Amino acid sequence: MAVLEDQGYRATAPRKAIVNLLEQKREGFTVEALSDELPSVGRATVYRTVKLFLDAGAVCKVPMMDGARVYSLTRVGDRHYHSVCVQCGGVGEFKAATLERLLRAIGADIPGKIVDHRIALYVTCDYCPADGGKQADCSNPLIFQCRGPTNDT
Amino acid sequence: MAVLEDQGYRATAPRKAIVNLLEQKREGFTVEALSDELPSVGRATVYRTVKLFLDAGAVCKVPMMDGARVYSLTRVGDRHYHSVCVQCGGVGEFKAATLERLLRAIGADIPGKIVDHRIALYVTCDYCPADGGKQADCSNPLIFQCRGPTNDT
DNA sequence: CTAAAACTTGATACGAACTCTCAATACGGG
DNA sequence: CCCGTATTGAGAGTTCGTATCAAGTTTTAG
Repeated sequence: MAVLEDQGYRATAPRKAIVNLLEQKREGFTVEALSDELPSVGRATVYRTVKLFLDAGAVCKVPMMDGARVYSLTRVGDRHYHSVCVQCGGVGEFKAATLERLLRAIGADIPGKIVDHRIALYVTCDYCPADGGKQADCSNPLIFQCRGPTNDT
Repeated sequence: MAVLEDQGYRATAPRKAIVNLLEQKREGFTVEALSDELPSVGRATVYRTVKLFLDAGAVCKVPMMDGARVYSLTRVGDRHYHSVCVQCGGVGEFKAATLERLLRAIGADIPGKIVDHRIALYVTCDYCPADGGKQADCSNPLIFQCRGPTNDT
């Protein structure tokens, strides 16, 4: 919410309700689903508010393996990548300096100048049943550090 | 086309027309645009045919920076990544063994088991005007090798 | 060659995910 | 308290894509 007020937006009741709901979601969600859970708030308002958060960087648009896109509250503030559990839909965030470094190096081999990049990992998280069933309330941690191959503590 | 026949699909006139058009496209395209260029072929058929190619791996679904998805003819047969020029929309393909290796290593730091991943680089290609204008027929090469940081020629 | 079976097509309906418009309402500063 | 601006909600419209289904085409068996 603060992130909106910082940009001069008002903290209205509909917005607060949306933020509230948003903060509880561990899985990626669609705006449509969000709207269904908030019958008191107009659909357009939900879309608008999520967009505000998106532009402010407080939520991310995360691609599922099948190409569908869901939204996810940003947990780590700055640049990060997403890991998505293909079973429970849990969206994790991780940072990986090694990865960024490598991408910069790859930039040298590519004709052109890299201006941005997008990376998503699809996983089966440790907390989902091995049989492929869907875990309702998965307790997979949402944030993790990745050191990469050279464990430079 | 061969890729379809190999799977027991017929080489019909509509399909041939679609393949023809497809092979000329250097930029990512939407099925809708494709369909517009083929008024003689029904929209549903264009969607169906592109889907067949998608499933066969002959075209890829490529995410644009804004989240929109376009399709692109596969040039290198197997696993590859995409670089998309944000100016001309040209879609390049590259392979990067170093990157794959690194991702496997990162897998060890992530709770869960990586089952797949998706990477896209957004670039301004060398053949687009520097002023940000749109290049109509960009001659950016479409396939390149990436060695990564250690140039192990 | 012919007829049944299988495949393919196109029109259209449908659906999800958004965006746009616009009148009505709520806020907030003066 | 009043006015201008921000915000909202209802609903229409758009884009991308799938489902349905009758009609046409091909293949294959006989």
